[in-house]
Amino acid sequence: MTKKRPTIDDVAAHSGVARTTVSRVINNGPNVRPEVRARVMRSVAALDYHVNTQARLLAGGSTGLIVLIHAFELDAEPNSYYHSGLELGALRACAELGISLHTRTISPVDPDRYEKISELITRLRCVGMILSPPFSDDEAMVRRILDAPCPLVCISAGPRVQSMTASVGMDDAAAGYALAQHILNQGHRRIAYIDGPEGHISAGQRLVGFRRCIAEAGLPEESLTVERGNFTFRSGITVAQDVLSRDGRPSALVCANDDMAAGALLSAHRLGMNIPEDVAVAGFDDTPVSEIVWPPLTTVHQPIRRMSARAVERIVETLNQGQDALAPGFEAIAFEVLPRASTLGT
Amino acid sequence: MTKKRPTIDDVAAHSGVARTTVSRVINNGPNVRPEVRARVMRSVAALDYHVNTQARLLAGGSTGLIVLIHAFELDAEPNSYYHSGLELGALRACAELGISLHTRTISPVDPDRYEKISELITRLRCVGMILSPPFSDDEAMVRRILDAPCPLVCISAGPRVQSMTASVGMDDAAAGYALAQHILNQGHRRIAYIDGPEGHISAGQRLVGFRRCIAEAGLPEESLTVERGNFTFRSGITVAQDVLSRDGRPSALVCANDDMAAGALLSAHRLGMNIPEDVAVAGFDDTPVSEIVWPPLTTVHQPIRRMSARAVERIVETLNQGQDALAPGFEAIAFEVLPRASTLGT
DNA sequence: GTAGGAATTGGAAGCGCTTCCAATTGACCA
DNA sequence: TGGTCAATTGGAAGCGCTTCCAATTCCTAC
Repeated sequence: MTKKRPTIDDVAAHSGVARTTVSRVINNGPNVRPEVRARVMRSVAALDYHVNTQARLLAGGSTGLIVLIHAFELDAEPNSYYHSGLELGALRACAELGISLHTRTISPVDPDRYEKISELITRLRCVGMILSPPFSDDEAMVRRILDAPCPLVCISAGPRVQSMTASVGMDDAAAGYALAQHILNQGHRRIAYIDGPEGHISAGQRLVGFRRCIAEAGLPEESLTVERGNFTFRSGITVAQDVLSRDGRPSALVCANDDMAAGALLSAHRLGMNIPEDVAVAGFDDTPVSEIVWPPLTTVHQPIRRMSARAVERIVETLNQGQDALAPGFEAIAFEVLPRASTLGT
Repeated sequence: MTKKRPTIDDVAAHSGVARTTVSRVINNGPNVRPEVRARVMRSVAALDYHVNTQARLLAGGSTGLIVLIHAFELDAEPNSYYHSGLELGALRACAELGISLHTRTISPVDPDRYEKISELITRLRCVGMILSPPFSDDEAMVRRILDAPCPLVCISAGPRVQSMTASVGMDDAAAGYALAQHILNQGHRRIAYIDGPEGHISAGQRLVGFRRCIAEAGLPEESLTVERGNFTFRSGITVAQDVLSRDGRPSALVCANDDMAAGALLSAHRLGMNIPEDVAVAGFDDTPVSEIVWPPLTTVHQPIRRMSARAVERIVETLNQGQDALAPGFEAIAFEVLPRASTLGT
């Protein structure tokens, strides 16, 4: 019937060494002569051997469990797309690696949240943890996890946390810069920007990059007006309504996320404006809504799934190297500006 | 430190039987006296024992793998929301059960698709398979999988496939009926309906139910006009544009999915109509877009994640009972009509 | 040369579970 | 009462891997 998958013993026999040695090689352990290592690797390739993760975890006494922590916020950003995207990416990566993921939700205002985290770590005996915003900027939480100790990767961490543990994310400042470039290339010189909620790391960085590009282009300070929204569709509607109906209205309106940009589009329509002729609109994130509006929205693709997948991979890489903590450092995942009709015309 | 999790041997010791017997009990195997079974179960509860899935799969020689098959369609419905929802639901259920999921994409027009399926089954040695539309109505494909033999659950299967294997989904006809009821309750008597692509099972059933409700309400045939769209936002725009600008336009416009309804909303705005005063609009699915439009869209929540989660659970239940095929039969997952401002007014 | 220590390798004991097979028990019939 | 067969129970061998520990080999330094 179906040929059985080769086992570690098959590899051992094929390369004439003991099972132990093969184990050392595939876990890149020490104390193997380079030539033996090479020989074993050749056997692995020849037999198309893949370790059986189930057996590995069982023998190693590991749970092979990674926990992803999301913030549960009663009101705030309707970010289920963001969160499910992260979860899906992480889950796929785990499936690929043969390990498992548990997703937990904790309230960012729960006074017991630190206790809960600690309890989670000891009870679940997970091999690693992933924190999504806004927890990825909660120093006390990070400290707690690191002290457990438990390997930790943060998604879109703030600068302070970036120096404490590994983090992955999109380079928001660069994304802001790139989108500004696109807007300037379209000839706009009076630009309005609707920022996200105060203190939001990514939103802040996007604006920083956006500003820098405009400054570098030599445009005067007053070319850019910045308003504050809160990432919701409704805030996009009201803020844009306001911005677009005052004197000296901008020729381009950029929003810190797609939901607000969708709201801005609506307000522009209501004011009888044509897009992008009367006002160009752009957002960030590339959520599904950006294609289900009219005209299709220019935006910056944020690789949510890749981000969480990398987080999982980095934890596993670290573990495979026998380390029990990740080196601090930010890993940027490539973004992409997607110019669509809302800034391009027909 | 952390107390170790109890093993099967702990349970055996606690209830004074052999490990084998405990194994029989937890796998509800035959040949255990009721009193012994009860005693073991009591020990399981007392020790809070949970089987170690890794060990179970390893010993049982099973891959513990379920494969989810999606159709990859170059053009067609931009249904990534639907597909990721299914995947996420299935992935979560698998995580819960300690098994793994692989997602594969196959083209519905690939002439080799049947071969590929068979090869997948033998190579991956999966313990079960889940088919999403439109494969869930592809009799030949279903036959092929069943003959492998491989346990199979179909998502939103058509009537013929429903008699071949197990399927789960929303009762689309009932959903159509319920939405029609809501529309009629709002007093509408001239209704237009934008159907989905021809041959689409769910779309068809939604309309069937919708029609039935209207007929049962005793409304004349001509109260309902039906047009055909293809599920895309753009088709919603154009068809609605057409419907809303002709004589005797409807007071309510229902679309077979949210994307088309979003398009309809846009066309209504363009024509200077107020919603829902001039025309009420409703959709199906409760995708994220339904809340990121103005006004928020009345829709029917389709429990995508629950559907795939149930599919996974049913496969595992079947396996646990030692059977190797699922009994044919449709399992309906509860839907919910979500009345929002697009039909309710302010 | 040779002792001593480091670097390499192999042996063997499990990890927690299923399952084959043998042993025991019970029930039924002649 | 003895024999037969089915129902129940237990023993033990692995599943494919890691890891502790002992054995072997290879270099040094003296």
